[in-house]
Amino acid sequence: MSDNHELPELSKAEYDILRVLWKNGRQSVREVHDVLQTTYGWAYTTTKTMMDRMVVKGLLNRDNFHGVFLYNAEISRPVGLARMVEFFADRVLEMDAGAVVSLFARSKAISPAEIKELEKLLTDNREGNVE
Amino acid sequence: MSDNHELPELSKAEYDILRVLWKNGRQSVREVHDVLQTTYGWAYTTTKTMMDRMVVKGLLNRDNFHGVFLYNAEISRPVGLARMVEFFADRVLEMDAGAVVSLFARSKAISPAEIKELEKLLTDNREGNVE
DNA sequence: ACACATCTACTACAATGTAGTAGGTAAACG
DNA sequence: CGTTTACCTACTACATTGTAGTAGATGTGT
Repeated sequence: MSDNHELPELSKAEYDILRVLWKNGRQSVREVHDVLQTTYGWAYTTTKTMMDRMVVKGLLNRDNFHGVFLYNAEISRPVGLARMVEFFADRVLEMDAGAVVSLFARSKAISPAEIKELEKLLTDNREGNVE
Repeated sequence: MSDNHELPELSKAEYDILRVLWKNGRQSVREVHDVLQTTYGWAYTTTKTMMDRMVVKGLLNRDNFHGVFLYNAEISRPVGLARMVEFFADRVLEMDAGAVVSLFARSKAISPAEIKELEKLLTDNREGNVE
């Protein structure tokens, strides 16, 4: 009970960017941008700004690949999911997060291993961090 | 198919303020503030600023009751829930919103009538607003 | 060498999150 | 009653996030 990594606050936009990276792995701004184009009507530079700021915050990392930057998620999907689930279960559904996690079982979008980790994160966070 | 009220974007903080008003009805900033104190560490003026800006945006209304302003939600709970559920179902759970709504059945925090309305809103929004 | 498409960094402005300051009023108190 | 205390309210301010434009660097075709 000490190195509680403090689940990071994630805005919806940030979460959506992470989602693309979690799904398709290391990518350029252009690639991420094209995917998000349908959801957000963002200009290319908006996606760029978002992603660069996320690098500064430690949510993403990037490295120069032959002249272009490729970005990748610095936090795992279960960590990202945890924050979302926590808020949603607690304040929208107003029920225990467990019930929500069980819903994931029916979603093919998440693996059993990820569910396991998510469950652990939610438990740890509840215990180590009463605040 | 025309007066689609465009479910309003709600930040988590805004949603939490609405939650207090949905639950306890018309209240002063002080009352709302005290409830949120446990969740957010906000200063009183922060809660005040938030609520006043929400009045300007049409999310809340307020009226002077013997020298103090009492605030109330301008949008119904199902409308507020709809946005949250939509995002969560679609992008976090990556499954149909219906599955999530079914979870509400198990939550005593929401009435059957509200669930009905929520379902309707989600359907309408999906149809009327493909965007 | 030049034009065009991209990339990148930098700057900017609106909305949201967060909060301080100042002025008004009512209860409290001697 | 005049002052202090405790709120209230409006107004201002600064950081972060959402959104995007501009300009310089660089690659690529011709």
